[in-house]
Amino acid sequence: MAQSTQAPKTQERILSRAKEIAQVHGIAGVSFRDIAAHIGIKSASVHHHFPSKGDLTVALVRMQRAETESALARIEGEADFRERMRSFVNLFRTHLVTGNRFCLCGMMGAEVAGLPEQAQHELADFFDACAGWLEAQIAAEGTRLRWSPYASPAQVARLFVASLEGAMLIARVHQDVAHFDAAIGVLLDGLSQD
Amino acid sequence: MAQSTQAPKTQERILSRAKEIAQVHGIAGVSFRDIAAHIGIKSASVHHHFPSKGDLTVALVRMQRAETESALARIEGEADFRERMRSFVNLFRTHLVTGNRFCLCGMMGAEVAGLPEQAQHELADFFDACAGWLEAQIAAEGTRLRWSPYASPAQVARLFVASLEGAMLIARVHQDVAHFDAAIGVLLDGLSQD
DNA sequence: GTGCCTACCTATCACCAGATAGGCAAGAGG
DNA sequence: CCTCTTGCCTATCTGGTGATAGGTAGGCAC
Repeated sequence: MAQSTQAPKTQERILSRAKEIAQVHGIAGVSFRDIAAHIGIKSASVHHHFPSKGDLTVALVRMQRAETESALARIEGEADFRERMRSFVNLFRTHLVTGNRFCLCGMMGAEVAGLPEQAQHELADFFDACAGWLEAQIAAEGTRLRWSPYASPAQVARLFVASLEGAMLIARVHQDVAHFDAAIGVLLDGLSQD
Repeated sequence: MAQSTQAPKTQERILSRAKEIAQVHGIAGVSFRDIAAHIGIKSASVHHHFPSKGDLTVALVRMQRAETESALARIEGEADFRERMRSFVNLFRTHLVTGNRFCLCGMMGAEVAGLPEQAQHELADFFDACAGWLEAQIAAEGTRLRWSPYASPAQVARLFVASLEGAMLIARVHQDVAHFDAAIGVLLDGLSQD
């Protein structure tokens, strides 16, 4: 039971620090030495928990996926459709207003060419999960949305997720959430009922 | 006049290689040695043209901005609005179908935290230029577009640019342009006249 | 010819990255 | 008591990075 007292704490702290750096500087900007120094151990000890950087990378995406999926499940409990949409958007918006970070998966998406194959797959799953969840929410609204006559729920969901990532990226360049809100606001309005 | 025969060619080849790598692996993935080896000179000679990596980075954004602005000016000559929109989209789509690359500025946007300040400004200008151009095109269509009652040309333009970047990012993860086309197709349809 | 500029070279720094080998202390379970 | 595992350590390796100093060859201007 020693494992469940101290050991996991270290793993979590490693992942937490790695995520923080990755959201700002990318996976390439994450270093074992920085992580080690930040949590008070040595870089060799980080290798003990995550033998290679690839392992750390995969663990990072997995963690993000798990977090997001549980968040989506929680949001699904909210009654009002527009409220759910707003909560969904806030899942991403939060990163911007907390140290001008990027979505972890968005950042790793940019770096995708250098990632381990498994991380690439998990990353694709992440975006599919987001779009899939969104599609289900939209589909449940039937034909009441402004988009309904023109595009399928699946299409709108994909556009939505893409817009979120792109709007975050651009808002980060401008260091101004207003750019994010302006772009996504249009989308949210478009999802309103006529 | 020796300058205009050989010298600029080398600079262009440096920038060309740097851009190619940056679009796939990011600025962090660009190395002076790789550039040098690829064009058949030594890394110290690359430093001769671009003293520091920051200089190279800034030059890269500047080049991209210039290219894009001249492309936009060219597209502006096309008569049909929807054709112009399609050409605009193709400006970005091209990167995907040519080696699954990302938009240079999109990639640098992800890495923005580590860029020289000047590069950050130029990057912001790039996105402003794209959105500004698009806004003008949309505004010129008056109230004939499906969006017109619901959002201003400026808002739609920002959403459009954000969607392009995000859709490229996600399509790259899936290694499938169809993801890009699906998302952006909705947007293009939305810009059609009722 | 002399001086200067440009483009490139060789040779080398200092630094930081990921990764590995081997050891040490603590706790668990036989 | 003994052994095995876990978590962390020290010490070190290899390789790649940006960057610099100083040299050389060619062309152009005076």
